[in-house]
Amino acid sequence: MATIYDVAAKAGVSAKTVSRVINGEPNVRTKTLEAVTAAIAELGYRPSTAARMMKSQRNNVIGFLTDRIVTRPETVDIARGVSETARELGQTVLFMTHSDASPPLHGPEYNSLIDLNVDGLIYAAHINERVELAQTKLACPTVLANCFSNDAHITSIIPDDMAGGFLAGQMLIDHGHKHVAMLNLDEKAFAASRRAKGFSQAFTKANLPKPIIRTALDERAGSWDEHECVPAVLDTILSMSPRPTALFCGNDKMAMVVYGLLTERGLSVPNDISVVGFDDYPLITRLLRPQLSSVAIAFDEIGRRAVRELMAQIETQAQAAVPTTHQIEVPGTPAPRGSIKVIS
Amino acid sequence: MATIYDVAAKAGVSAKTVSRVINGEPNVRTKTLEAVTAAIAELGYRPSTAARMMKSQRNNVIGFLTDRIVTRPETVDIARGVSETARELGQTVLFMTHSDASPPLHGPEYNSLIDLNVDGLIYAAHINERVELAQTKLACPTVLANCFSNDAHITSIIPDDMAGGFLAGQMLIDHGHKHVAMLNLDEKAFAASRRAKGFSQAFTKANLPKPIIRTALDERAGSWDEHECVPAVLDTILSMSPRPTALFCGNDKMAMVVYGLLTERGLSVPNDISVVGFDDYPLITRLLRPQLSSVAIAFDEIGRRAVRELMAQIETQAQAAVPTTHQIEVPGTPAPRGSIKVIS
DNA sequence: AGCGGAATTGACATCGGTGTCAAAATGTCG
DNA sequence: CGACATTTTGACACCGATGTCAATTCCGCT
Repeated sequence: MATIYDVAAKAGVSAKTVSRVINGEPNVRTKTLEAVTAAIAELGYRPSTAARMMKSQRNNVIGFLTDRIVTRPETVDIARGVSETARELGQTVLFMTHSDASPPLHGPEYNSLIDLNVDGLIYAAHINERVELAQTKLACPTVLANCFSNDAHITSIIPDDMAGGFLAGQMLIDHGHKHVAMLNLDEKAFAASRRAKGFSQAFTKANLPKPIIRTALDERAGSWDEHECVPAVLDTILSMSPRPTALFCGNDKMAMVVYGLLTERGLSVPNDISVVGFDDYPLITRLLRPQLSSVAIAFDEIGRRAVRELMAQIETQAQAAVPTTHQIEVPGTPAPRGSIKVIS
Repeated sequence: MATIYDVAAKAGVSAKTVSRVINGEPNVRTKTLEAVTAAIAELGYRPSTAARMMKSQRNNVIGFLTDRIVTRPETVDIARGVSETARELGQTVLFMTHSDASPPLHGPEYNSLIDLNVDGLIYAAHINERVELAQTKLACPTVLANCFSNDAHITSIIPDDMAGGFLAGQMLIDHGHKHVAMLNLDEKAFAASRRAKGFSQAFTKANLPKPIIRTALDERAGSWDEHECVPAVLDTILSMSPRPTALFCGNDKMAMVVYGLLTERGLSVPNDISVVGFDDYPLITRLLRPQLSSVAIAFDEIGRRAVRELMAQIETQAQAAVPTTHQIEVPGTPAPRGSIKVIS
């Protein structure tokens, strides 16, 4: 691999002058610039990042740590946003999955990243929950994505689940629904309770009766058994009189199961009952028939913001300023589709 | 950040001795070792990777480049396998998504990775297809995952779609099905044609009539419109007499759409007709009712293999030996579930 | 104690860039 | 043309680690 000295020799100038050209510094005569540029092209020269890093003390590398379950669309989308934005900002991303044996910002993976001198770190969780940080002082600037911390000093970017729930409610209200129900996930989960709260608020604000909200599935219990938990709760709700005209499901997966159950019970969506999901997993919302209405959270945007916040933090840290602390909420977008019937 | 010199000063030894301790070199007196270790701990010293890289020319870093669509479960699983195996082998992974403006192993992302002195590179595609490599000589050892190349010198790890199709057929045969049909993806796509071929072979081998195979969806045309393309082909098949007892769908997404269409047509799975998918996306296979039978491809295993092959290649390259070339096929696993009826 | 050989240790150069600062080249103007 | 300002250039040190090789220390043994 050609070095800066090879280029300098070939162009008949000093290494420093080559350095000037590479970095676009002013005060280089046009003729010199051309000679150097030609030499660079001819030798296929690329500056060594290692050597650059050594001087600048900056790596332009940020670490991205996710909890074990990267298969989740949430973390994948965050990763995509991080990856793309990092590229735009000239940063490189070091990905690492965190084994769940150790607390969020500990463990061997965390140390690997620190060892590799990342300038900063993004920790993304697959579920919007509070994470407990054991240590007070972190080894490098850190931003949390899709989770937040008890420590007020740490910036976090989270989805606005409450606003999302509100949007779901608003979608139904806009279609004329007045008497609706929600099949919620575990109420103790932060995200679930916020979605329910927002959903409820939409109706309060519209001077409509509060929706019926029931916990149908405890996702945190670890079982994916929508099929076991949902039917009983669904039947309870369906047997109410008057029967709700719409069901808001805590997430798309549950909505998908509900579709099947409704069909079994001889009810059709949306003629007999409307359904709304949450998350907007394309695999589900677009393939179900009728297509499922949902609320999309822009997880890639969460990733993008996380990178931008992190970079800002890295900059200010370099200037020894106190970083401003935030908890940024990224709003969702309603995606109304065929699963909602208009009620007049 | 403390440097090796700080540690040396504190321990009252030379920098070189500290270097010896860090790298576990022999011939360091116990007492010296203890002093140095203590100093390292006290100062919280971590060697600078930048400086190390500069000398060693080896980073223990491998690059992972995927085509733009990382949202696909395939690439995500590959990424997971890569990430985990790399960790086991003491390597770090640099992830990067490839914009599809440029050919597979070109473009700014590729160059970034090379610039960062990755020891080797894994390129993963979201669909098992041939990739055209513009340049003959690659900048570093490279392994392809879920795609292969016209260039015989490049190792690639791909799913065995033909064997997978065979397994799907075998599952049906094992359940007593003799007269079946396949709704295939675009025949021109490599993976699709292989799946169909394997499927067909299973019946030939069992001395059964060849299955009916129809192209129902051209995924490469870009449209996700299963709803537009599938119904007509499905109806053609359903109206045949005798009606096939089972349908093998080219992937799970199509199978999911087929479920809906069958319900609309008053046919129940599996009593009226059995259905098998391909890919085993948990979001689909586990949530549908009855659960969808499918064929799982161990994409994480593809990632694992890719890392191992790459490391082997990096090693042999260091010894200036000619790397052996492979095309490794990873088999699938049948996942029979409630969607297949036993025919006696 | 004195000696030889092995075990430890350190001085110094080096990797490939960039910052500093002084030297050299160029330009301007009376 | 000469004095002086300004632009352009290069010599050199340095970033933080490690390889080389020579210097030093240690050890057992006569």
